[in-house]
Amino acid sequence: MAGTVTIVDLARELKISPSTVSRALRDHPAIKVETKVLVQELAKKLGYQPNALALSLLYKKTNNIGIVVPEITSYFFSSIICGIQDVLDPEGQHAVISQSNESPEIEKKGIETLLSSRVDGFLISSTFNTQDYSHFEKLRQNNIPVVVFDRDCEGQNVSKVLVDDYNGACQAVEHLISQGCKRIAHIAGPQYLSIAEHRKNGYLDTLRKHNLPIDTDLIVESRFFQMEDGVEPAKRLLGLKEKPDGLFIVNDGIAIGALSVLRERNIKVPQEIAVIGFDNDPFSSFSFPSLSTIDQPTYEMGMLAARILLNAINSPEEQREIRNEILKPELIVRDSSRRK
Amino acid sequence: MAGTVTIVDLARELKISPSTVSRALRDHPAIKVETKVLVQELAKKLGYQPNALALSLLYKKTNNIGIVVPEITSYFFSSIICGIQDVLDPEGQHAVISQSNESPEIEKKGIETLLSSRVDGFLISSTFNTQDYSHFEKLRQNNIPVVVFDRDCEGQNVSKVLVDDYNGACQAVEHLISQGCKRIAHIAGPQYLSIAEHRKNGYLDTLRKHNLPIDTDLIVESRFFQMEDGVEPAKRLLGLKEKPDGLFIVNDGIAIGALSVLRERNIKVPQEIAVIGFDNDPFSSFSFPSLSTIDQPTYEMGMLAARILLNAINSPEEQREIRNEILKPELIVRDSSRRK
DNA sequence: ACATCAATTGCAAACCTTTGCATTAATATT
DNA sequence: AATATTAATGCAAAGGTTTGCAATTGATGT
Repeated sequence: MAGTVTIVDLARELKISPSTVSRALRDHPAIKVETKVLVQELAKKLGYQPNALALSLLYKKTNNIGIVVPEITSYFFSSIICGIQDVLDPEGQHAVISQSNESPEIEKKGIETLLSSRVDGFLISSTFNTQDYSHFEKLRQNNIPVVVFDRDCEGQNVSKVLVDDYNGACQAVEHLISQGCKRIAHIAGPQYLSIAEHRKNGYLDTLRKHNLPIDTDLIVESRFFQMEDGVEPAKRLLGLKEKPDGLFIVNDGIAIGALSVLRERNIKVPQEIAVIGFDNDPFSSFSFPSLSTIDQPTYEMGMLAARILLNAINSPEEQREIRNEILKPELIVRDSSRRK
Repeated sequence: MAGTVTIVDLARELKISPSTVSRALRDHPAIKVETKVLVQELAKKLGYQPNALALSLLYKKTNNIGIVVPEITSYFFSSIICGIQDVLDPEGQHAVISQSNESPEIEKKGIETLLSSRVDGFLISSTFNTQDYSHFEKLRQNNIPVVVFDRDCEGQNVSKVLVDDYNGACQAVEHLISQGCKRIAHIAGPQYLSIAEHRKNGYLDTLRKHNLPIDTDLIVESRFFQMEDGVEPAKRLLGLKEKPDGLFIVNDGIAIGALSVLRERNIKVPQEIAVIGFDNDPFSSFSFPSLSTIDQPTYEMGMLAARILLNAINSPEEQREIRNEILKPELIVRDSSRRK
């Protein structure tokens, strides 16, 4: 391991006590200037590095933060992580990342091993299958600060940083309606996942608001959130007798998959079907046609979640407040839906 | 912090010594069976969790691995990290991730803070600007195992897991030639980056091999590796009097940007210009037209690098061997280059 | 009844650092 | 010269765990 030279080594070399060395290094006023200089020079010469482990043990603080996400390969989560890291780094905190791959068991186990490795706090975005939150209970018992982001875990009394998915969906559907769409389909995400449910509700309510009929044939659920998961649902919608003229898709990945089907079948986008996604993934502006979407402030979400967590960690337990932040998404209009 | 109940608590409760508790928990043969049962039951009841910090201090081993990458938002690096984690997790090792954002200073600082937080080893993919490897020197001095992946750091005597970029480029250009291209352009990456250089060399050598002229006008360097970085180079190439009929692009991201320019100018791909990228990013099979590319075994690269590192960590210092692995990339033909 | 032995358990040091309190040495005060 | 004061340093405990060695206990053998 690194930094084999310890305070005791310095002390022995200078024939003084370790406590004096410690104080000299931390510039304690009770230490004679000459001693300080002596110690600090030797420390530099020998490349002394304080043993973070010993400090962690002493202060009961590891400066490690556990990040639990479904996956890191999507731009969505990786950019959240960027936001988190950009807050953690300057504070000398380290990001320890655990992926659940959308498996509740792996998520649970990941949290447990992070817990036993003594992280100071957790930033969690749950699996969309997670129903049982007993592992959260354990964190509360141990008084470990937790901030949940993006994916809500209902009923859990923890700080949350979420995006107003309902509102985003409303914006998306309003936009399609404004472009003249009368028969708007929706490729929805797995419905046990709250964000997917909220987006669907936004879709439904906006149709209702405009007195458009709700046709359950026009709502198709996707398996996951990858591009290939858009293919089947798109084919299903195109197989309908009465085709849709607008399509709101739960995320950009699936939308890209769906677009490929529309292209294949020579359906003109946006003339025949106007399409809008959700997430503002980088590739959405380079797809063909470029994809209208709802931008989520992922980077900001990561930063905010991290700030709230650090705040909780640095506050005495009794005065930690539960915070509940909802960020606003933003409509981005591109070629896939622009008819005018 | 978690697990407030310690071995000493158990000992006090049972009126025995901490050492006995410790041994009972680890099933030491010298401990009476009844004592073991007593201890283990109480431990379970009170939810005892060994303090990983104390163990780390004792064994000089944190079970943390430092991962240093330029960025995590690209599929390329994030899928490497997946491979790494899938090896680390079962071994009870944790991934601590540091991003350099292609800045050598941040990289250096990241390595230093990871070092002082006592990670057991490093998995590093350097910034493409990194020239000064003095921070590597420090790791060697401290006898910390390092495995470098994807991006070579020439001259450094460390284990490496790289991809045969030269070979991949040769495959790509051979393929374009086989499709009848005579005038093949190359959008290259920043040339101080070894992988970009190797890919360019593969391009050049393959042209030479087939007695095709080398025209420096046909070689344009991109700024970074993002989609938008493909726009300028593509425009430059299309501005030439004699346009290329084939285009080999240093990575898929840039290729997507370039494709958008070709589309805009109504250039038929692959008929007028056949295009091939590099990386096999997931969106490349959903772009329009779908993008031919060179697949890199990113997940495998991550796994292999992690395995080599764990191996080194678990070996006595004197018998750690330097390993040098070169993985083979694979040609994937899609619509952007398929003429026959 | 005494020595020997095995079976259990406990002590203390080690890993490294910080910090309240005690100690020492040196100076200032009367 | 004796006492009070200040400056500088050291001691020891604490944080949680492991482990070599010593100590205790009870039993066995003669």
